[in-house]
Amino acid sequence: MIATKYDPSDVESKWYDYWMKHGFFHSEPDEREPYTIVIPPPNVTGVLHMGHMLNNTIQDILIRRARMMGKNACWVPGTDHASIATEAKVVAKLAAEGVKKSELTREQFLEHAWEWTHKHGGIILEQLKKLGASCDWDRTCFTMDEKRSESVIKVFVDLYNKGLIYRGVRMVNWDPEAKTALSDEEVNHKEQQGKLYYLRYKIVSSSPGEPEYAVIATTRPETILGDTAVCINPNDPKNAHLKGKRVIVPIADREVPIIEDEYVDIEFGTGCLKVTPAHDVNDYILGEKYNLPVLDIFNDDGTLNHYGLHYEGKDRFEVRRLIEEELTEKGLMEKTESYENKVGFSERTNVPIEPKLSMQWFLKMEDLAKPALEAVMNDAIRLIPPKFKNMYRHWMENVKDWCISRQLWWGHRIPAYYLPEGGFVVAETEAKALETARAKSGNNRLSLTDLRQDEDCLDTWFSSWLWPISVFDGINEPDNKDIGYYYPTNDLVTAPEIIFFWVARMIISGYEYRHEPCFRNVYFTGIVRDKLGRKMSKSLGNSPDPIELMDQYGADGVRMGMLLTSPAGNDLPFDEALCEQGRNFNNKIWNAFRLVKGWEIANIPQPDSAAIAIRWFEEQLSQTIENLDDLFAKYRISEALMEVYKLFRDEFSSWYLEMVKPAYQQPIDPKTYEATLKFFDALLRLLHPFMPFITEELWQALEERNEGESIMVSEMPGAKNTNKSGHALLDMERMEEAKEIIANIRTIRAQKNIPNKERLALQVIGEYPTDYYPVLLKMANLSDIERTPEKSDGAVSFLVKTTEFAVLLGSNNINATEESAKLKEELKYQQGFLESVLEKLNNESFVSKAPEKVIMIERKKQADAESKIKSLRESIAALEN
RNA sequence: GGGCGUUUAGCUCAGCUGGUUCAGAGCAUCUGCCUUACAAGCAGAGGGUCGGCGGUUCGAAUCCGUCAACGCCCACCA
Repeated sequence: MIATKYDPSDVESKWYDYWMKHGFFHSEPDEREPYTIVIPPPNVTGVLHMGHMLNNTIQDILIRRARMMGKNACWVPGTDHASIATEAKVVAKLAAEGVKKSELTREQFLEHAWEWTHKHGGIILEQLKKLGASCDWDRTCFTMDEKRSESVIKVFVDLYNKGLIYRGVRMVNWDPEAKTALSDEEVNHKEQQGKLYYLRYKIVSSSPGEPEYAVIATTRPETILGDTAVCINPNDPKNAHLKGKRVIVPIADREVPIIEDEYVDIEFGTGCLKVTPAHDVNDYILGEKYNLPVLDIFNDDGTLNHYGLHYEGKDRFEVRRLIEEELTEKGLMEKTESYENKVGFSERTNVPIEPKLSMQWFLKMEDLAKPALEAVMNDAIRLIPPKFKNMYRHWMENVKDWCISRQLWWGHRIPAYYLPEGGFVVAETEAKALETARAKSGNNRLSLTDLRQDEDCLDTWFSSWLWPISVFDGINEPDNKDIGYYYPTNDLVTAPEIIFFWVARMIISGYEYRHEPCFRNVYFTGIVRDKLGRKMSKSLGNSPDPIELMDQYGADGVRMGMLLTSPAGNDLPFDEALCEQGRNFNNKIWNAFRLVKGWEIANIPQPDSAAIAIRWFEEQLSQTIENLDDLFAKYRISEALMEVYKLFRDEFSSWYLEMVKPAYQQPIDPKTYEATLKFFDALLRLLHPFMPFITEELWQALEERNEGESIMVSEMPGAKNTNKSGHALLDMERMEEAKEIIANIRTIRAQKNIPNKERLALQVIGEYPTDYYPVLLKMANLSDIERTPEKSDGAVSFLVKTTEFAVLLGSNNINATEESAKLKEELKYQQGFLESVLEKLNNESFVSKAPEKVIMIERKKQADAESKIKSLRESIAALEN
């Protein structure tokens, strides 16, 4: 006897191994149509979180479905070196061991980093296997493996040669913790409760005895040590007296000019702005405009340097406090106000960003962005849901140059080599660099040791943006077979948070290097949130461990749980109850299987009810398949799952199986059995992309299978090609009607406390064809169906469509008053309904303006209501007799 | 400060170009059932003036305007 509950624990690994053994995940170019997905590469040392679960489940569903639809499906997995995150982890690990990064050479540090990567790398890929991900593991890539690194360097050199990469001093977002520049996208702005300080700058010309001051409002008093001017708006009458004056910067005791520029907001603070070109983007622009000196007062770690005077070596926030005290003591602090402003934080280290001037590498984006913008606007690349198009357009139209250098070691080192006499060359290899350098300097004696390679490495996204091309080695070998076959890829599944970091840039590189879109559709998942609506995160500790969830509910159960409430682009309020629902559904499938496989087959005639059931379910199945195709075409994946769920649970289990099920310990006829197996097989295939493990387990057990057969490479059932015959439609309609009649009888049973075992007689009053009698008899446990002109006394009646049915109960079972009250209520409703219909029909403008079809419908409503009212009246009269 | 989006049952969401698939689905709730596939189940039931107001129309959840709440993205106001 098979267990009554499905146990996924052994089943899952068994079939995953089987799939691997037979190479079902592996793809090679052939004559079939390709279907390609590249995985959004997770951080190499990361572990699986709920976001990955959602994201990869969706990818797996798409890829498995495509495979079963006859496409040559290829899902390329891989990992990302995640330079800042990984370097930070390695630094922390070394620190714990008492080793400072600054004590190591670049080579030594990288050795540690690789060691760390090899130790923790790939864990996440193993976890994906547990989820059932059918990736082509033979193609696993890493953004820092040999081919990918080569691609990155090649692209850098190419873009440099095209004049798109340049080096320059710019104000960048400086992360004092990671000690590197960040791109704008890596900075998150958050509201901060802070203070607005009003500082007094003594006016130089004022008399020492009665000093006059210019009062300046700032949120960052510690930066006064870098002030090189004070700025007012030339149109500001209240500060007009300051024009042309000079002031003394407190503490620094430096004399700086008062300049005038309309940039200054007259209304803000005192209308008087301190200018610190080294530490504020706007001030920097002012500084450039008026040729102000630039005093950088910070070290790379956010402590003050020698410009900080007696604060040298102290942290910026400590200095802020100390300066407030000092200025207060000196009487130079007019007042402070509480103030809320936005402060940028590092995406990676979460420390406040310091705007800092530094030499960085940039990529010019304006021209590159053009084809990429157009592609999305004209739907050559579709964003799903399309609401993201607006966001995308806005960003692309205002795209700024991309700061691509990072002051890190873990990453692709910038292939720029500095010459001893100044200047630099950019080349793919040291040999080429030397060659170019010799040519450039005219010095043939130049050797490699004379050249100094740039210390910086590239932004991680500078490798990920090539991912769809580089995984097929399309940068190094643009004409290779793989890239020709698999590219453009089909679907990308990712989170909206990285639309600019990654998606937009991939599209850009796709057009630059392949002159084609890199994918056709981008499916954006939402954020996985907890029940309180908070984003799931490690720091909050509100995220369940995906592995534990899978142990508890089975991978199939969790996959279903993730998907049940996640339309594209919507956040997913995760609830373990959903996994439970998934697990329960697994059980349902399991038990349906137990039923079917438990039947004895005997050479007996097929009951009419079974024949009807088969005819109906065939149509029902076909119709659901059509719906599914449509839903998948629209990427409404959770709705598609719901559709199969209902098909299996409601239509198949509750209706079809109950209709064909033989009585206890009775055999089943071969025709019905065969048909049922066929349906079961089709249902398993439809379910397979969503729940790969249980469907394989049952499919293998459904019939004799040969080694090497698998549901995952079987064909997805298609809808019947026949145009809807009247016959089939009629079956659907009849069945719906029968279901309603049966439900009514069941309701009466429930209300009257009649046990299911007790057979009842049904009367049909009026028109109802006999075809579905066998179904009614079986499903409602009827002893008889009788056609009568009038229903008997002691029968409870109900209406389906316009036909009245009655269940004979015997007079003691019936409460005439109760029954007639119920009918009267129904009568009242019908009368009201009729009235509203008549009102419409009597409205001349309705009749004259509404289309014929609508009027017909209203007339039909009228007729139906009238007939219902008539029969209700008769029933009430009979009861009250 | 700009732009976008959302608001439909207790919860999560469907409802395309206005009219019987117009008030729906799943979950949750309630009521019966241990009915020999499944109590992790079965059979039923209740529940919403479609965010507010105004307009267009014979007819509005659906179109227009406006207000409100929430969310997201972008932005250099110290």
